Amino acid sequence: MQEFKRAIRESLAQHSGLDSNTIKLERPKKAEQGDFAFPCFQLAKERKQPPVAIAQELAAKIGADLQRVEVVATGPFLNFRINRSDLSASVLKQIAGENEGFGHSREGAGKTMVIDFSSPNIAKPLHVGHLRSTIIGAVLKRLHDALGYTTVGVNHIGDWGVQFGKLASAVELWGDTVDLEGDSIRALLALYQRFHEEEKRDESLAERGREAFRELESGKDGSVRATWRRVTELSLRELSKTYARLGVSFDLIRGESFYEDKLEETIERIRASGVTEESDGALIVRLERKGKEIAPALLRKSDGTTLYATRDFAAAFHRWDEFHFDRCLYVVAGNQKLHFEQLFGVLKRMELPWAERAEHIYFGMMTLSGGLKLSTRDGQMIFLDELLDRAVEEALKVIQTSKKFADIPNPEEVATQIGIGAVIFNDLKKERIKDVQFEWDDVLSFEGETGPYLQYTHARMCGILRRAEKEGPPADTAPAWAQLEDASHLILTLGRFPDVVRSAAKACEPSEISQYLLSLCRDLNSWYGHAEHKVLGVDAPLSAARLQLVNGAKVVIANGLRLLGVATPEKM
RNA sequence: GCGCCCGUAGCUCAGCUGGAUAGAGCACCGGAUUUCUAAUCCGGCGGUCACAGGUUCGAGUCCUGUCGGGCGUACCA
Repeated sequence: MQEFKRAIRESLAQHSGLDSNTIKLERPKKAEQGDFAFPCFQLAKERKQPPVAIAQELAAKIGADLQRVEVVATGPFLNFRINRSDLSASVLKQIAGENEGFGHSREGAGKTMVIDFSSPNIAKPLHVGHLRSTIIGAVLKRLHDALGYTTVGVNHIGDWGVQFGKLASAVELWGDTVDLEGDSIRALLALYQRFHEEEKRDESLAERGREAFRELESGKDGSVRATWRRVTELSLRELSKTYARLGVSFDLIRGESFYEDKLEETIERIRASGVTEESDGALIVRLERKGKEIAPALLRKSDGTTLYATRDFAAAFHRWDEFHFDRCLYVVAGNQKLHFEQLFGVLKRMELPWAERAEHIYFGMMTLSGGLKLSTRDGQMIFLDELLDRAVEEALKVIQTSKKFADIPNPEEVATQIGIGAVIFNDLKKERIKDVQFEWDDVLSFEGETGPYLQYTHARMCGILRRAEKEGPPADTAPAWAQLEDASHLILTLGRFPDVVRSAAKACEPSEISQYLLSLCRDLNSWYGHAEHKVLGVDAPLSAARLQLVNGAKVVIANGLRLLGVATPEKM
């Protein structure tokens, strides 16, 4: 399909005087209008001629150039329609040839993307709020992998700070009262909460916590460090189970603690650039936005200790030194915008050439229905594992009540794919900056605009292809490409997939893929729902052509879902 | 107070770097299954694109202001 677009652009450029690279071919609102459109208003202004006249003039000239494309002037618009047979053959042959690779490219070859995502705290359970960074980050990584980038997925674990002194103390005090080895995270959470409770009554506990963290920071390899190490290991073990369920993996799991011995040099590096100053005893960097001063970045507190931001600076420098990235994405909620503005603001004030390469990819907040915030503190929490369990359970119920239950050899496995797919897709459906309200009904709904809807459509295509092996036309039947005219809108959509992948990656917007897949499946189901569009049991060349369409759709849905991290069962 | 983000159908959302008659899902009502999977499809209902100005040949999309909601506002992470 690209070859037709290129030809249209070149001819258009030649006859209009525009640069072929800047010509934007739009998609007409209505399919009947054509495959691509070019509005002539801009040209009309430059040439001081009516757009309708320009459209007519160009239509005649371009029409003479292009044999396989019909060019029609509709008012001020120039509409292009690729010859149906050529369109079908071009798109569907390409998909069949490239298969899993359709949508992939090498355009990012040689470029490195560092993607920081998920980044939970040790010793706290993942709740539904953590889903967003994890899921979105994982999609961004897969998207860039598909485009040939070298990607480095980093999990910047929160494993440092006074709270870990408290936790270590709690483990030392009451560790034997809970099941640390078995249900680690829940046990740690209970200990942490107990510490908070008792701290209110017993002031010595707070001091004990601070003292423990001081020992930790001192680097002394004593009992506190041993406890901290144990807590870290237990937590990571639990976390990795949840990541495995979500199909998410990292290239680098590196806690904040990793930067502990690099904080002094980090502060020195910033101080040496001359941007720092003392204020109320603290070391800060003043920053402004559009000429107005904003909250400064803090490098060191007035008591001499460092803070979270200091470790983020250390991480940024270290990442640059290690990877020399082309882009470094921080997939973190939007409520941290100021923090990243400060982080990047300092890099810019230091005039580091790579400062512009770091980006905060932010997303909306997750709230519970009724506007309640998710937080460990007030107990408003839905554990991620529980959510996944429940989604799988619900999926299993649907499978068991279905008529085709008997045809599914592995219902538990399929229920897992569907339940978890539903949860993931639900998180990727909307534009990422929008806030999401958590509703059980929405997450567990398997009808309408959902992951299972896409999976189901995919499974049906698989079903046809399976059956075609037995009942279909002979393998060497030449497809009657010209007879796919009633599906040309669908074919055009399939041909657009590589553009969608590229655009979603560029904008770091997974919802471009999800929305594309929804609209593709809607069109596909609609086409397929017509009795006259039978794939099998029709004239062999027509059947062969429709099978190519079914295969193309199956491949694109599968490739799209794979990018999103949603499984693609062949039967459901 | 100040800053950032959001505001499209009863609800949840699409609407491509401004372009042709603003589209889906849910809910509600009515249809389709001896059929290549009904987790589907078809039809109906439903809109002053928050409001007011402005820029433009053209604004849901850009600018300004107002209202409403969310988030954030240096020694937490």
